[in-house]
Amino acid sequence: MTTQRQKDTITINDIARMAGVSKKTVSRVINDSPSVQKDTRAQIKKIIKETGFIPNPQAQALAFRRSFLIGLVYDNPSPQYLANMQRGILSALEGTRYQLVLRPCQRGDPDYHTQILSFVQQHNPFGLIFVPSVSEDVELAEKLKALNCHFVRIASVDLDDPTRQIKTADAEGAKFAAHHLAKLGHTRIAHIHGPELFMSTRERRAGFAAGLAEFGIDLMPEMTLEGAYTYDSGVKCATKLLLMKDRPTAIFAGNDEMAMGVYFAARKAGIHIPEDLSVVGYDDTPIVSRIWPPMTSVRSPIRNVGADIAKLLIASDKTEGGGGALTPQTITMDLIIRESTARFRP
Amino acid sequence: MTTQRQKDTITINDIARMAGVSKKTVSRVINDSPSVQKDTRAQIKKIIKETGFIPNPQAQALAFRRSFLIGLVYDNPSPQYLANMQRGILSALEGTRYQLVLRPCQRGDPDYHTQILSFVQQHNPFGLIFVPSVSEDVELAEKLKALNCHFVRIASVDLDDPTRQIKTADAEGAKFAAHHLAKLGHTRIAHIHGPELFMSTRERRAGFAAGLAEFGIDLMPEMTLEGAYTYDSGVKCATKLLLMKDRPTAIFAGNDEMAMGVYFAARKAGIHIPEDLSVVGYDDTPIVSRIWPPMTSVRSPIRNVGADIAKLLIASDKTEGGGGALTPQTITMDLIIRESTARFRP
DNA sequence: GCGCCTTATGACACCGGTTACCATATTCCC
DNA sequence: GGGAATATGGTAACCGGTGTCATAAGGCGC
Repeated sequence: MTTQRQKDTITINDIARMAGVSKKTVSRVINDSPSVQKDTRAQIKKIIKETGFIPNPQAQALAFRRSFLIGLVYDNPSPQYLANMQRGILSALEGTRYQLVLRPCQRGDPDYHTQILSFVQQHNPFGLIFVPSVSEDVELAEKLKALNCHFVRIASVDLDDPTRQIKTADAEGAKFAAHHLAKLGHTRIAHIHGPELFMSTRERRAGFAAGLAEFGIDLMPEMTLEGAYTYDSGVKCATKLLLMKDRPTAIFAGNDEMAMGVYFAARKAGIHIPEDLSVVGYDDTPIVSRIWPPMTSVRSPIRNVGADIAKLLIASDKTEGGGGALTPQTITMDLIIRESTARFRP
Repeated sequence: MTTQRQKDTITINDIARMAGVSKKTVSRVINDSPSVQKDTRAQIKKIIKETGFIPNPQAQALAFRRSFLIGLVYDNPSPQYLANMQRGILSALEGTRYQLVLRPCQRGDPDYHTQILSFVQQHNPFGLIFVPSVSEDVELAEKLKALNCHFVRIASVDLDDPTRQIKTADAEGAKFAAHHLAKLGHTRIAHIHGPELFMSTRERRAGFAAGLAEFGIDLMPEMTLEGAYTYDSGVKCATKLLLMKDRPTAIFAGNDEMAMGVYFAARKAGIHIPEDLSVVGYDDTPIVSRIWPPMTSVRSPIRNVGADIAKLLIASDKTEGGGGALTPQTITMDLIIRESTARFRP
């Protein structure tokens, strides 16, 4: 008849008993409160380390009224983008006590605000990470502020609080693409961009137009078509462009998905890439280097952005709203030149 | 001097007061305990509905010693696979109180067991979902059982507890591929498979060999190469195969990534698909329909599997270990025939 | 009408931490 | 040396739910 008490988890009381102090003192040590004698603190820290004690997250969540969850809020990104983003964030979260939970949403769904807000109210996450295009929703941001919820955002433009965001230099990346095509001698250049709603769309288009303008080239309206950042929309827009009498000799797509659509449309129309048509994508997802011909694309280092944004969020933990030496960051783009672009031959 | 008490969240005490009962009774209603009078229960339910009260997950987690987190444990799947799996799971979790948290791991890392186990011990997730190849780790499963942790698995073979897994008919899918190639008249057929360690690898290879055997065709050892389920390994193996004196006229790759590698190697070698070489992939990731020529591939309905596996896990909630009418499930595969396979021409 | 079993309900301790407040020991100063 | 300021640690209440057990009320057989 042994007392079969499963002493599986070690609690703060155990630590207190071992150190010969009250649990409150242990709590003070855990939370770095002042007013604990130096050697007492050292002693307790030693015991904590030896026993491998970790405070119960649920209990802390209850008492603190905030959990160790970090919500990743995303709208409808490409699988590649999402996977890279997650990897980046997770790498930054490794070794911390934070957990990444997924919060997909449908921007446009009338109660998607409610869904996110109720997640926050119910689960009291430590913070949220917003990726484009939900990151651009100013109204939602305001509501979250009212709830006193930490959040950070990735966006291509400056939002209200630049210390709580990472800016991706989308315009700059598009400008690189423009320069590259202009230098190759192209002048009839088309652009398939994403939905007008997205700021990144407007940034990329503006950057592209500006880049062409530097070479005295106009981005003509009839050569500027709106897609939906999807493969099918890419096919559709490209088909339209390639059927024109004076069809473009180069197409810059707002993302790789649509650029893949351009490949397909060109193939169907019997137009060869890059001999008859140069194509540039955006994002440099792994797939574009595996197709034929390997595609020239603007690389946005998504994974690094993910790691950085997570670090930014975590950093607001210690300072607790104080916002220490956090400087606004901008992520630069590269143009990865492969074999889908070639010199213009009349 | 108003009492500025932020009465932002509504608690079980509020409900109890409104209903004129003790909070314990409310708790009983929430948890569907028996022994609550019918009209009392109805009354309380009505109040709960009206107020929109939702029990605090952290408090419940503390009292129940288990949270509402579901951990998705994965090794190193392709972005496509991961994204589809997540979507499937999330669709099943929508409307429930469960949250999906990501638990990537490195199978092979010496302390990856420890990492997962300590996650379980610290965060007391409701359960875990394992996808291949971690799902095949029998030792880990045993350790989790010792911890009394719910988990479900996706695997291509029967594991110890068939009611806690979804079986993907990998062998069957490979057999379809074999039949298709055999019917097209191919006889010199090669197979690039994944690492020997993975059960899915062995299943697919065995299924493929069996399928060929039905047509009196041998899968020859020198035509059976081991890749790593990566693009680069696909390129490498395919290059080797295509340089053979009697090179194969058809290649079945163990997944789409490697099949993409076959495309590249063929292109480099000046071999045309499908005229000179037929190629079949596995997974039917979206990308294979977007390349040229669109690839024939075995479709595994990953998203549905994700939804099903999540439902399976949630189902073990009510029954609380009892395991009611849960029947083992098998997911069947389809062969999606596109333009990368053609009749053998001598 | 009595005892017994079943059902419905509430009081209270508890999950594992936290904060608010108070009690003591130490130090400092005049 | 006495009194106040300060540093430190303890106690109790609390975060928002749950488990255990006791008790009150109702149904049934005798």
